[in-house]
Amino acid sequence: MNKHKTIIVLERPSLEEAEEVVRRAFSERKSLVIVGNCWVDYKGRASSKLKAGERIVLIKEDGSVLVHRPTGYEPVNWQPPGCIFHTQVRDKVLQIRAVRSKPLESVRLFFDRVYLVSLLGLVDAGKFSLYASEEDMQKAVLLRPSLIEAEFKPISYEKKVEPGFIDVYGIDGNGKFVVVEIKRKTAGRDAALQLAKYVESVRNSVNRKVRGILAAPHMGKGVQKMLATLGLDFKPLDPRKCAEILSRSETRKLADFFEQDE
Amino acid sequence: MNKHKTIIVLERPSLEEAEEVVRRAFSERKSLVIVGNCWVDYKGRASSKLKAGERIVLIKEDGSVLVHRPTGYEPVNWQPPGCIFHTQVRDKVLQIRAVRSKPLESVRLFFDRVYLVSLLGLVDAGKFSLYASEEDMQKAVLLRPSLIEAEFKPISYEKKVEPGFIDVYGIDGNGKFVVVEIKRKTAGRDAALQLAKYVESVRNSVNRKVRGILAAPHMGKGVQKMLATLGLDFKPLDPRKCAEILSRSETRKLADFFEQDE
DNA sequence: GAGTGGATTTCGCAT
DNA sequence: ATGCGAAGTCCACTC
Repeated sequence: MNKHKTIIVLERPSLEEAEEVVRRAFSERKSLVIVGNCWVDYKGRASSKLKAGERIVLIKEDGSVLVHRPTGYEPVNWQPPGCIFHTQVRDKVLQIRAVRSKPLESVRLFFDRVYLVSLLGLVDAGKFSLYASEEDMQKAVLLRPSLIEAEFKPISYEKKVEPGFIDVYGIDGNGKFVVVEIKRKTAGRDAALQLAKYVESVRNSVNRKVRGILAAPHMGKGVQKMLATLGLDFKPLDPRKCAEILSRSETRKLADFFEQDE
Repeated sequence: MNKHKTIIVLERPSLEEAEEVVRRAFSERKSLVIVGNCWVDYKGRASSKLKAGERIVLIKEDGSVLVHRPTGYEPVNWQPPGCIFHTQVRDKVLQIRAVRSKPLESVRLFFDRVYLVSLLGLVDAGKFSLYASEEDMQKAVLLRPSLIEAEFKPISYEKKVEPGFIDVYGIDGNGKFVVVEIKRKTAGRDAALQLAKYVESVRNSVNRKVRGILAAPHMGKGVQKMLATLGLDFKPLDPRKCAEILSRSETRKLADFFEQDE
């Protein structure tokens, strides 16, 4: 099964040998890794020229292209999925052209030396799950205010006050205003202090009781005592649960909420 | 020279063999391509888990990491440059951990099968240039006059006056004539002086207020002061944005697009 | 299909 | 170092 996996690896192939592998990858919709000395022309939304150098090129089975230099996170040239390819060897240069429409763009690769070419029939069904970031947790709270407290009703989010932006601003079951500060991980004393500043700022501008709630997975050292001193509350908030809520929620509801608040 | 280039390619190595290559790549600061069945954990600004599947992993000499699935432009997991690596084989699993600080983030790769591992000492000094020509920028301004100013209306381009040709000539929201001088890169004092001459020339031939606008990505040293003295304006103009505008417009011709390499 | 907003955005340039 | 804006951003989702 796996020992019969379709893999071709050629080290220092001739350009013609490399071309054959490249053609086969295109016709069989397989992935491709090419390492060699190349230069690249791009025309489309903008234009670019990349002079010769040794790079790693990925061409994926969905028709995406990535030209990677030996440094940097981003590809120096690329093409998003859905490209149509054309390849040929001419004048001792292996040319690969990847064209997509909408927008009409073309990337041309020119290899005069290929160090490695590999055709790979990869199977990848592994699920990817991203846990909540702080922003995600904020959305989760807006979607399900009971995460903070029963009867809690959000009024706004990212509300501007003098010291900065309040993550979530709302009102509790007793009609008191509530300032919620969300932390994705353990909330430290700085978070408590920041919350205190927001609360103070709101108190100075409204004629009503104002509470402050720090919502985070955990409290850091000494935070509990600090909150008690400042008269603030803490609410445990599980990022995974937030992620779950977000993934389960219909995006419609979220959009509606945001629109209504704007 | 190049025939002695440092390249190691192992097809279906044992995990121990793969680990040795990986270690060597780290110690020698070389690039690395690993293809195999793997799963990935990420913790940092957010958290993620990627279940097992066959992927292509790039680890570059600057300490960046890219985990690519067989489809999609973007890496499913990654780490920007500057990582510190640690690797080991334990329980028949090759582990690679890439950690960076600021922000503190960690990506852990687990391979139970390696189809291909390659160590690559790549040399890439080829210059990359992205451009929109001055002509393109001029077309873009004609296509979208608001690039210069709201209410700006072009009347003509390459208009002949005594000192030369005016890039774009038009009229602003207040009925004043406008002379636009476009530069593809940083505009120097010479550009400002040239613009001043054009403006003066136009003033001598029309009975109306005439403004001068220098449009370029940036101003060179002392240009701002010079413009102020001459009573001219500056408008930042992004070549890339111009190129984008052009490519989105339908004025571009296919023949132009598929034009052979110069 | 076009438009809008988010991203583990990354990257570069300004302060 | 930090912060702001751009990107051939890409990508997912709404209209």
